[in-house]
Amino acid sequence: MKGKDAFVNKVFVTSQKSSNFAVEILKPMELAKNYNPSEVEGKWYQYWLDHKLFASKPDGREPYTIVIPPPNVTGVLHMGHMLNNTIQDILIRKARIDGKNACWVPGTDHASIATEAKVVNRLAEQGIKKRDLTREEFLKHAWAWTDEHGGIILKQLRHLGASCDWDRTAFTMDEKRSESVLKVFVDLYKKGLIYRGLRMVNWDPKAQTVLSTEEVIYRDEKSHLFHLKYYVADPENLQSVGGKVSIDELEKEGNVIHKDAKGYYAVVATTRPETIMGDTAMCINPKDPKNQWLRGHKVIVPLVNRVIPVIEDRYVDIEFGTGCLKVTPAHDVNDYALGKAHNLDIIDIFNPDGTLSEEAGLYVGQDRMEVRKQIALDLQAAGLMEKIEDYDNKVGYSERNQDTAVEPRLCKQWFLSMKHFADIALPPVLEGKIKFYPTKYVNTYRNWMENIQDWCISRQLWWGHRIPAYFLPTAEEEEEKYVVALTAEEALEEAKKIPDYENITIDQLRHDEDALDTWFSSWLWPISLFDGINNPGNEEINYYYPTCDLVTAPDIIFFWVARMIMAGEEYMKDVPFRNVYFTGVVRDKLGRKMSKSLGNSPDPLGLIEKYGADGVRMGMLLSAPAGNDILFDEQLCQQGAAFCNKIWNAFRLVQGWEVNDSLAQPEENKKTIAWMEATIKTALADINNLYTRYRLNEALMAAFKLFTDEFSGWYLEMIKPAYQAPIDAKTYQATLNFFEQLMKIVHPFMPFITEELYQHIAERKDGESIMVETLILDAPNEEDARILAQYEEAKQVISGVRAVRQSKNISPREPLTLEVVVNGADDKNVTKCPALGPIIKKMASLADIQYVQTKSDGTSNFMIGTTEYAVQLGNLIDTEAEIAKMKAELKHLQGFLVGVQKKLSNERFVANAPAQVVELERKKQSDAETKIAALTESIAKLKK
RNA sequence: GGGCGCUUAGCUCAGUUGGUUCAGAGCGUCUGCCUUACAAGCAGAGGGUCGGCGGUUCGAAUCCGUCAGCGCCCACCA
Repeated sequence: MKGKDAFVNKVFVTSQKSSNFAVEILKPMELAKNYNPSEVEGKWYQYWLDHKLFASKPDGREPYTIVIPPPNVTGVLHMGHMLNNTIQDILIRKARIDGKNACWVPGTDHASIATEAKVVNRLAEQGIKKRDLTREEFLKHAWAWTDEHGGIILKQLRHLGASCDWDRTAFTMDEKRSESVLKVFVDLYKKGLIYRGLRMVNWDPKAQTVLSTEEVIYRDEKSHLFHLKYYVADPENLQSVGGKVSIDELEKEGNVIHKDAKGYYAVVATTRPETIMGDTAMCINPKDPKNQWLRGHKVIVPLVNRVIPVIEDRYVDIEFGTGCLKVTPAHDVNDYALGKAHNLDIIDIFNPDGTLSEEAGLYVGQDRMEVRKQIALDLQAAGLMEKIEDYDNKVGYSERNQDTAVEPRLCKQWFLSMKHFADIALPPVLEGKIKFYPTKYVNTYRNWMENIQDWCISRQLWWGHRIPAYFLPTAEEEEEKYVVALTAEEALEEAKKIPDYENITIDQLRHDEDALDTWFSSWLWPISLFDGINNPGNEEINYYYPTCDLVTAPDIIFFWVARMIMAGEEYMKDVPFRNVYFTGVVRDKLGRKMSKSLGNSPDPLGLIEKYGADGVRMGMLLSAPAGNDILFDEQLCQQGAAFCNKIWNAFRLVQGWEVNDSLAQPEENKKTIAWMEATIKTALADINNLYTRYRLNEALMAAFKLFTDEFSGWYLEMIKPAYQAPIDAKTYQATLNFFEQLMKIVHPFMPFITEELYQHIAERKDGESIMVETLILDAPNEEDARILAQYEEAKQVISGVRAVRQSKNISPREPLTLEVVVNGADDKNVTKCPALGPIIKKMASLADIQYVQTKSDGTSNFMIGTTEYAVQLGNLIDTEAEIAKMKAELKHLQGFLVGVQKKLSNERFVANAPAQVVELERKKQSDAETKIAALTESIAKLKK
């Protein structure tokens, strides 16, 4: 059984057992005129799942592994995920077609801050406050929420066609991953790489947790620079400063002295007047001539009326404001450093939630942002405000709570020393063991590594991995004591070894309340997914690690990519992946970032419903050159859907042919099949090359053109039998084979339609799938190149005739006669090839091809190379127009010839350029001369 | 303030070490076709002094300098 019979049979077989499918498969002659994705996609996805076609187990094949960048467990699919996961799916499916053992591991991230915030919000809606709950009660709510909303995003990915090995689905807080995280914490602590320290950290007052420096994003903001009056506390001594000089003399020396009815004062410029309650000094630059008069004096903090010293430090920028800086050691990183250097008091005026504390003395309990507005008014009312200027500055916001300004705050946290990790993680990238696409991110990576800061890994959250540290009971003023261990029992053993704690009991140990930064679990992902931390050297980690490609967005290069490389080198002594493909940001077609507030982000599932998953995948990819931002335009999905329809209809054409086994295969079909073979081989080689360079959009475009132009536009039209005439069996079978190969080439991009048609092309057993078929072709050889060139020329002749028709308004079906002007022995012309002549006649609707020394009167002409072709038009010819057209071409050719001759008459060119290049110029010259001669002759003839 | 990248057709982008007949693709545009697979289609056409200026070279979209515009990353000027 072959050809069409196989097809008919297959469809009937399928339709009988398709009762569980949503679709009723149509009878062969009734294939719908248009492709309908919604009738096909769910069916095949279920088929793939039922037959476990996404599953991977270690075997003898080459592994190809991708670990998914785990989306937030309670997240919802957005366009960024669509792009990212489409790319991963393409790579995974391509690996399968190439015969590799492809494994794509899915999972989700617990996303501590974001998820905890969501849970807190939901509880608040129910009137429950987090602080009224115990840790256990809160976690119960959090898990309930996770179970309810978690993993929706993974289900959504199935609509896209994502071929993840779902049985491997992991969660950063599941048992194995949690165990891995704690083990790593303990290990790094024992190695001396984790420490606890009192530092100025970034505090998120809304989430009420500390953040890492990477989690703070700075935004430009229009704000104000407030100029405040700090009156001199001891004006009577002012004139004694720097010797016995008068105010006048001080001013002559360059001092800028402010005075009003209430006395002498310094002006301090600040963007944050609400922090004055924490001021413990004012600082000037010792070299600042404007402020010499303040040396050694004391000033009064406005409103607060605290007397503070004037200190001197070269840190202060003389040019900024008045050169006077207020110093608030508790609430600014630099001020903290100044405070340390000058032994200043530290007054913490904020509560953890960003309201003013008792320490502030004023505005107690009010929010810092409210206080800023109020204190400005109060200062003005009290005459303590010199002026207010507009000012652009940068304000740090929490990456997860983007409406909350981060507050610098002094507190004790856990840190990971990063120097060691930078040392092990930089070389693999610089040496190319890991390749970044695009390469520009190597610079970004290096820059960060070379200026790395220690990583604050503790978070004041409950949703996350609880830090395995246990505090020992200590006296009030005593330094804290703790042990780090996997369990309380182990901690107790450790604690008993400490002098004076031999008799400690487990109840006396206080487990650290804090959780670890989410990224402290994500950085183990490529290892922990294969249980490589808990169970080093197991079969899976040995087989799948290092993974092959990582596909992610560049904004998490530091959060995640860099740290995975660190963990990989530390725990596997090897890189976690070989290639990193950085996707761009998905923007709308106007270039704006997609966001909820702009409402410019389309609903991914809605798009899939509208255009089909294949159409959307193509739409995503068409707009996504590697590494560039994506200007997403829904219209591109339409193009994807149109391509599906094209494939569908090409198949409808082929399956509608009547096959006649006894019919001999025409010579031209045989040749055209050889051409198509060469074309596919060449295109696949090209496409494979594009894949290796991650030029996926170009690979798709190449596949698109291969199918649309070469296969549908040329090949099918060439072998297409006359209306209602049968086709010979050999040509039919070859065509089905091509179709199958083309479906395999297109499959990574468009999995659904290709599977649908693959199942129709020939009889398939239950469980067979295009997904697990391979396509490996030889590289094109010289013979292939020769036949491609031949067909290329034939296509040009056909197009030439068609162009003549178009310009003369002649119907495509009107039979015409083509003359080929041959010079004596020229019998190499394509039209003379026994196979190509008939094809050209068919494709260009020619009645005849004639070989002439001199063309007839009344023809419209064109040239391919140096050969002249003439289409007989009889009295349809417009002599004037024809002459004008040729004259224009002649003029252009003459100009071109002059250029070439100029080059060739340049001695330095002939002497210096490679022989090949000179030779080429000579050929250009002689070709141009030949063409000019032909044109001149034609024009002369027409003018007769 | 440092670092990186970009600027080629109306739009989005290719253009591998400078040289293969006056720079390519997709989309859009224009013209003609409802040709028995597809009008979500077919055929044909038009469209660019490669951001400006200067330099190196026999030869520059490609290399160098400079200016302009755009974008990204890093950084403690209140």
